[in-house]
Amino acid sequence: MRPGVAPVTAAERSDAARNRERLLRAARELIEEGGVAGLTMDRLAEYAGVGKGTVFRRFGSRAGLMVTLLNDSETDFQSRFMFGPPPLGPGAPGLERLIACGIGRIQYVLAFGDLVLAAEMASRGRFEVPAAALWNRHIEMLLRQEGYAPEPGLMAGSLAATLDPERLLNLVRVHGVAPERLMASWQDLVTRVVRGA
Amino acid sequence: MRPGVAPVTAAERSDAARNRERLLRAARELIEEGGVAGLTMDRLAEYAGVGKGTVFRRFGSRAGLMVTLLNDSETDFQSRFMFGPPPLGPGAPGLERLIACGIGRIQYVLAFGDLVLAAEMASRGRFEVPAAALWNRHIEMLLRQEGYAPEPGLMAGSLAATLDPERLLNLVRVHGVAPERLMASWQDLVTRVVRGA
DNA sequence: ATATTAAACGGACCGTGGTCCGTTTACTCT
DNA sequence: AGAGTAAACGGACCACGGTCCGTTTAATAT
Repeated sequence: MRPGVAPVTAAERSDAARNRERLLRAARELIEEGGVAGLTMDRLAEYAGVGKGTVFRRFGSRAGLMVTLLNDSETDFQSRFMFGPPPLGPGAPGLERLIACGIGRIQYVLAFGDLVLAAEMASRGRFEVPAAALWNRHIEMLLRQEGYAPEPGLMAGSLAATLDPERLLNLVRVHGVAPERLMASWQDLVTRVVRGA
Repeated sequence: MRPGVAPVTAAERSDAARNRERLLRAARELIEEGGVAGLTMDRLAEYAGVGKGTVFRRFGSRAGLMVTLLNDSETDFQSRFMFGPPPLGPGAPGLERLIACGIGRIQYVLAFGDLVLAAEMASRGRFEVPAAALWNRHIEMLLRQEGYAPEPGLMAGSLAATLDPERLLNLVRVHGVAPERLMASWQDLVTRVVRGA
């Protein structure tokens, strides 16, 4: 290896970079005109003028592609509740942050709907996805901060399960439940869980 | 229509009945030797000596087949908490029944694992399945009985989401969490939700 | 017994996500 | 510039769940 900036990972080959660009562009266009359900891996490959193998080499799976597509908004969302202003970010009491981050999550899920859904069914269950793990840890941390003692990890998981995208979308889209009611119910839930100890 | 016992639905044709029998038997055998994952619709059809179309005519989908396979135990489970002895059945206070039925559900899910999982992904989401609806109603009823006022329907859904089979199985099988801890966490959750009002 | 008919049947067919492997191509080293 | 190499490429291929539709068959009416 010659002197200079040592790349953390091997530099991406130029053709690979070009194709990744093309694929993401193509994916967004296909979704725009046919919805997430209309995006199949075959179509994407053809539309982007690329072999099917290339698509899977890049993203691993359909879910992986969806994760990549969501990456920007996901990162943005995460940094909002980790470094942003209260009540979402640090500075507010735990309970308030808990309430705020549930509400934020509900808004996020409703905004990106099917994309989140499709991204969730990644390989090996939807629980090993890094974003989900981070989310759990965050809730756990807030629970601890509020003095919740018995098994904060498990309770965090339970609370997170409550915000399962498929459930939220089903309630809103199929049963016509207003998002505000979901947020109120979340607030009630976490308040009761945290209250007194 | 000639006199006699009027069949509620048109009587099942003899060949249909025979094939249903054969298919269920074959399905159980295939699962026994290859697990739920090893049961594909093609294999089932071939193994039962029946056309593929017949399989789908009977059960509608793979999930439908799983539901049928679970039917007995499911019915049994349901009648236990609807008509059985306390604390699961009627007669005990709402909170105790809530705790007991969560524990029962956890045991049920852990016992039938992949079968429940496969049965869940029925058409149009896993929330319209009759069994799920009944389950929600039951929890809602118990919440009401304990005097939980704000949106018992939504809260019941949240609590039910907490017992999502995929989550439970993931915790136990991948992370090695002991079932007792899950039950304790459930007990803590519902107790806090119901407590005071 | 025979005719009629609605239901059940079977398996070819389709679209999907995902894999495999022989071929091509962008970099690097001399 | 030329050779060598690891990576990227592409598309044929696979298994799966699910559909379609021409054919067979069990039940009934005559």
